[in-house]
Order: sequence, then structure tokens, then C-alpha cells
Amino acid sequence: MKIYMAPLNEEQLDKKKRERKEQIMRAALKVFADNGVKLTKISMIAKEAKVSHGLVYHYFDSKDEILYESIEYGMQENMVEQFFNDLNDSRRTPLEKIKQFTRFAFKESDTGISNMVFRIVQQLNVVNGLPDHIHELVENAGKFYIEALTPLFLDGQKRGEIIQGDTEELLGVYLTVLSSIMADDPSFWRENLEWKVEILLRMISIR
Amino acid sequence: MKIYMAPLNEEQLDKKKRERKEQIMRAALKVFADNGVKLTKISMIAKEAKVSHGLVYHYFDSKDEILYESIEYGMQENMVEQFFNDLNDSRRTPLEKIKQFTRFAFKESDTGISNMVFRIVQQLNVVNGLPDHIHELVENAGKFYIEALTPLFLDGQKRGEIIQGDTEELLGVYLTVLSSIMADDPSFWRENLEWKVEILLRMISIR
Amino acid sequence: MKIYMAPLNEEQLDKKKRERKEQIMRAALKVFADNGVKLTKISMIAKEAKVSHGLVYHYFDSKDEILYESIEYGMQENMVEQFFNDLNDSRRTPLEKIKQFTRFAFKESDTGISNMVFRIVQQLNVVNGLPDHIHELVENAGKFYIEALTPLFLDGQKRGEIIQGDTEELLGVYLTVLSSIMADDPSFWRENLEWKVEILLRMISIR
Amino acid sequence: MKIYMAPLNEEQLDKKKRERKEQIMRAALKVFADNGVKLTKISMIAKEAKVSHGLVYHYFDSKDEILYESIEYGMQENMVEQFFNDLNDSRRTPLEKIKQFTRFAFKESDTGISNMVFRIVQQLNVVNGLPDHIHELVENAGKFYIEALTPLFLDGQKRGEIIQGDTEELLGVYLTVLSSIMADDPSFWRENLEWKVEILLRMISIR
DNA sequence: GATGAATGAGAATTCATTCAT
DNA sequence: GATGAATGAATTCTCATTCAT
Repeated sequence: MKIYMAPLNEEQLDKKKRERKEQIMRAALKVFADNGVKLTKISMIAKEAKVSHGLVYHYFDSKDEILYESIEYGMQENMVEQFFNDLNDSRRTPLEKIKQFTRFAFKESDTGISNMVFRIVQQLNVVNGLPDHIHELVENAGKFYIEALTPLFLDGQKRGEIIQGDTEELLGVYLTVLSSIMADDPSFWRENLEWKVEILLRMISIR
Repeated sequence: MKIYMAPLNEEQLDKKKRERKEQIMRAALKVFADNGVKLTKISMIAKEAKVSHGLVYHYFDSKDEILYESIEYGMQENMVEQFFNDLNDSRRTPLEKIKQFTRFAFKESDTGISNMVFRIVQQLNVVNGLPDHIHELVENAGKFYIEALTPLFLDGQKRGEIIQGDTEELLGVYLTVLSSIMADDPSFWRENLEWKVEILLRMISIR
Repeated sequence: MKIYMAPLNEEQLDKKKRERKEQIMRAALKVFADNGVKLTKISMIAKEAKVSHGLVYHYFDSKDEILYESIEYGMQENMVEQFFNDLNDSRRTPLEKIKQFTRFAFKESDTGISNMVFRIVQQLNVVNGLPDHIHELVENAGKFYIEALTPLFLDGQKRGEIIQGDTEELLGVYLTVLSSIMADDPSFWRENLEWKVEILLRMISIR
Repeated sequence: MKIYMAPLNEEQLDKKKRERKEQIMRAALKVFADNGVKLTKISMIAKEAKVSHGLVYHYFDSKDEILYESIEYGMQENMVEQFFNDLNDSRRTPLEKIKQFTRFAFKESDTGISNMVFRIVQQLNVVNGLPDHIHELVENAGKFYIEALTPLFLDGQKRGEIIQGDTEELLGVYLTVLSSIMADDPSFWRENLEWKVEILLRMISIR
């Protein structure tokens, strides 16, 4: 299920090439997420991907393009959509599902690109002067999370699990908190994760 | 009241000079807080202070020293301590006091240096590779907030206003959330501030 | 007499600064003229001007801006207009005046920026992908020469000194030849100049 | 007829291989002639030759070698000598022959490598810092044209078709003009070619 | 042979820092 | 003290050249 953007993996990219690009994009996502886009140097991406900086430019035209394609790739490849689908199938309550999402946001995994995209996208939401196409991509990716979570919040409010109030605004606060704290120090949050997730959920849950 | 660091030998600085330095340090705090330390350029500080960048170097030896002295100055001069003192005098409940602190953390004020220091310090808490003396200063400043807030949390827990659990860890989560979200986009939080503060407090409060 | 562009020397540029800029622009004109714009490296300009490359960027934002301002400066400062004015005052025949212009085109002088501009402008006339504002400037500068010489050619044709035929096209050929040969190796043309100028003039003159 | 340089040991190159090399050299000559040697990128040659850039390096060791061998090839293969032979056989007057040569210099043809070599060689005549062996080759190639044209000029002077004066110098001027203007914008000269050739010839002809 | 992946030296540009006035 | 001129190290990006497949 590809949602917002043209498919990346054109058939003409043979497997090898695609894997190389993905290797670089995964490295880029990690470094962008950890250091912020502006502070990320090409050399850091190259180092993380264990290739020369020249090779990065063999596959991408510019830093902006690395960013763009990496986010695109992250949205395609990652399991976010799958995750939400699974979530919606399950018989958990809305609040349980939001907890599940919160957990997932912090989860680190090498293939688990998903939350890196989330972090990058949230960082970029605040930045001015982005090239238009990137801005649009970021906006779309942001909307994706909002659209996926809004029904859960609405349902939770109807069932009395979640506090009343403007749903959109409430979700906005929750997402902003999530993305901000992930940006800062993900490792902090992974310690004692369950308990911290409970604390965060208290912001919106009725007890 | 100087807390953690060597005195600024201000006696030998004549008034004029001290005022100049302060003008620059106030500008630096603002720009550091808004843009992050690494992304702050000397020219931005100079512009904010309405002086030439050359003059900045007349008073400070390096960017690191600007940072160091500015934090130091912010801790000295600012009203944080006064604030906490007032808070402790008052007859509010601990939770009320924490709410007051939370409000304060977001408040913008040109003279109000206090929360800029808080923001900078929290940003730096996460950064690697800081010069030792800065790292130490940041750590001390961080501790200051912890030490000031711990009694409030303890008291709140005793009174049953605040949820049980490891106090230190609970405070840690709360401070981390606060500092992270301030780093990202202070203006977002200033809209509809009271309501957002309520939401944040729900993390720790018992209702 | 400023013709095509806004004045450069705003009063607020103090003398020192203006002189420095001019020093760099003169160097740039020389290097651009000798090596072509694309092959000119900032370091070459810096070296010719005997300054660091950093200083070049203190005065100019980019290579394109150096080019733009240098041409602008060359058109302002140089003696081209004065030259044409003098020429038109004089009692020479049109052909004599064209000979005078031809001589002038080859003349080298350190202050004599004029023919460097001529060369650069003619080089750029052929290049694609120039930024718009530069393209416009180049076009205007090119037109200047055409407009200044057209009356001489017309008059010469009327008087029977210059061969008949489409004046514009004839002038086009003459200017193209002049600029091309100056681009290649000015020093060659300076040897035995008078004789070579005679040869060139034979293209258009009736004997 | 090979003139200036060591044989290309073509006997041991099988036909296929030689054809491949020639394909690349023809492409190189075209691209060098159109863009100048320094501004020509290997990728441009590869693209023109419709091969990968890797293959270019399979047949040549370096850009310099491509240049060297291509000029060499152009001098060998092309029809210049044949052309001059034909010219000398014919019963035209010397001036007619020079006109013929001038026309030829501008003529574009995909197989017609001859004038590309002429252009490249003339461009390089002016460049400093060429590797020695290339410099020598360029010099020899230049001499070839001079040697071929000198008799025509001498004869023309004797017959009173061409103006008097130092023959060598007169030829030098004529060749310099030709090569310079070809370097700049060949397409300009192809429009209305005959008329422009007439104009150029006026430089040396007696009417 | 043929491709294009991979490397690294070099060029434009930014910015902390020093220095002359 | 105050300005901004001047420098050079670091960063993004280009391209000749080498190498694995």
C-alpha cells in the first residue's frame, strides 16, 4: 500500500542498485532523525552507510534529494501503514491502540525506519524555508499520522476513555509531545518504556 | 546569589563594560534558545544585540565562552531562584506550584532570561562532545531545577495530589517532556497555554 | 553617464571599501576575460587581486554576483562611453573612427577595463543557461556597442567608405570577429597592431 | 598517410576494437571542438559515443590520452590532406583555393572530422600548461596547415590576387582569425556562409 | 569487452576567529 | 572601545579515474 507518492522502486533499478540506495537512505534516516536535518553532514550519512561521500552523490543529486527520497522511502517501506491496519483490525479499545502506537513510536530497530520518519517529519514541520516539494511531502506525511489517529481519538472520546475537548487540538498536543521527546533523546524513553508510556497516556486518558 | 560557578569578577568590570556584556549575553541566550547552540551563528547574536560581531569577540574569546558565560549569567541574574523562593513562600498546593512553573517555562519575555536558560540547558543535556567545563555547567544547572522541584513532587505525592512512584524518575520524565517540547516550537505552546498546561499536568496529577 | 544599470557607488560605501571591491572586480574582469567565465575559479580571482578567497566572499555573495557586478562596474567605470563621445566629436571619417575603436579594443591597460568587458560580454553572448539578470545585463552591454557603432557604419556606407549590404549583419560580423580574436590571444594582436588593424578593416572598407 | 606521429599499431588491433576506438575518438573530437577541452567531461564523450564512461577508460588511459589520440586520429584519418591534394590539383586560382579552404573550415559534418581537429588545435594553441607530448602534437598539427597554405598565399601574392607583405605573418593573421571565430560560435558562421566567407577573404584579397 | 559502482581530489561557499584601523 | 576587513578550516557538490562484476 503506497499512499502519498510515486513508487520508488521502478523495475529498472536492479536489485543491487536498489539495495545500495536503501542502505544509504536508511543511514540517512537514522542520521537525520538523530541530528536534525540541518546539522546532518553528508559525511555523516556516508559514514553511517559505510560508503564514500562520492557514492552518496552517485545515487542522489543533493542533500535535499536524499532527504526527500528517504522520507518517501520511509513512508513506503516502513510498517506504519501495516501497523495501523493491524491495529484497526484488532479488538483493542481505542486507548489500547493509542498506547500501542506510542510504544511503537519509541521502538528502535534497524529495519524499523518508521519512527525515524515520524521524528524527521515532526522536526521539519517547524522549519521554514524548506524547498516546496519537501514541504509538501512533510505535510502529507504529517497528515497521514493525523488521519490515522483521529478516528481512534474520536472513538475514545465517545466511549469515555479519552478526555473531552477539541479532538484535533488534543491529538495535536499529543503528537507534538511525542515527536519532540523522540527528537531529543530516544534512548531515555526506551528505559522503563512501559511505565513512561503510561505516564504519557495519562495526558489524554480518563481514569 | 551565585550558585554553581566561580564569580564573574564583576567588581573590576566597570559598569559600562558589564552592561555591554550583559547586552550581548541576553541576546545570546535568546538566539541560542531559539535556534539551538550549533545552529546559532555569531552574526545572529551580534545582530540581536545590535553590535558588530567584532565587538562580541572583544568581550568573549569564543563561541563556547559566550555560551558558558551566558548560561552562568542566566543562572545568576535570572529570576529562577527568586521565582522558586516566591513559589515556596506561597500558600499554593504543590501541584499549583508545579503548574506555575510549567506556565513559566513557556512564557516568553525579553528580559525574562530564565526559561531561555532552561531551554538551552535541556537542549545541551542531550548533546555529546561538549567541552568539559560547559558540560559540567549544564549538569549543574540541570540539577538546580531538579533540586528545586523535587520537594514539590515529594510533597505532592505525600498529599495524594501526584501519582505515586519513583519521585526522581517521575520528575525526570516531566522535565524531559517540558524541555523537549520547548525546544521544538515554543510558539505552538503559547497558543491556548492554560489548556495545554492542564493537559501536561495530567501526566502526574491524580484526579 | 551611466547607461544601463543602477549606480554602484552608493555614498554609503566608504572610499576604502569601494576601492577594495574595485580591486577585486578589476581582477575578476581580467581573469574572466582571459580564461572564460566557467573556467575561472574564485581562487584565481583572489590570487589576481592578492586577497584571500574568503575576502572575495566578504564583498560578493557568489561567483555569479562577482560576474554581474564586475560587468556593471566595467560598463560604468570604463572609458567606453567617453571614448565614443570623443570619437563622435572628432572630425575623422567614419572609417577612421572604426579603426580607432578597433585599436582600442586591443589596447591593454590595467585601468583599461573596457575591452575586458567587451570580451566577456561577447563570450557570454554565446553561452546558454545564464541566470536571467546576467543574461539581460550581457544583452544590454552588447547592444550598447551595436548602437554606438551602427551610425558609423551607416555613415560610412553612405559616404562610400564601407561596403554595401545589410548594415546590421555587416556590423555583426565585424564585432564577432573582433570579440573572438580578442578572446583567444590578445597578445598576438598587440604585436604589430597597426598593420593587423589595417588587415581587419579591409573586411569592410572599400579601397 | 600518417604525418607527425608514431603509428597506432593498428595491425594488432582487431577490426572490432579499432572501430570502437574510432567511434569514441570521433565523439571526442566533436565534443572537444564544441565545448573546449577543459570543459569537456568524460561523460559527455561517452554519451556522444553512446557507450558507458567505463568503456572509454577501457580504451584510453586518461582524458589527455583521449585528446592526444583523437587529434592524431583526426590528422590521420581525415580528409585534410586529401583535400589539399585535390585543391592543388585543381585549376582554381590560389584565392579560389583559399576560399574553398575557408568554406571547408566552417562546414559541419558528422564524419567530417577535419575541421574539428582544426578547431581543437587552434584552441589549444593558446592554452598554457599542456602536457609536453600534446603541446608538440598541437604545434605540429598547426604547422601542417601553415605548410599547406603557405604556397597558396605565395602564389596569390605573386599573381597579385593577394596583398603584399610578410607572407607568414599574413597567413598567421588569417588562420588566427579563422580559428578564433570558429571557436566561438560555429553556427553563426554557417548562416549566410558564402557572404561571410567573402567578407573574410577581403582581408587578404586585392580587388 | 562492457557496465556502472566506488573513490577521492578539488571547487564554491559558509562562518568562527583574528587583526588593523 | 568598536567596527568590519581578512583569513582559513570545514562543508556541499563535481568529476576524473579505478575496480568489481
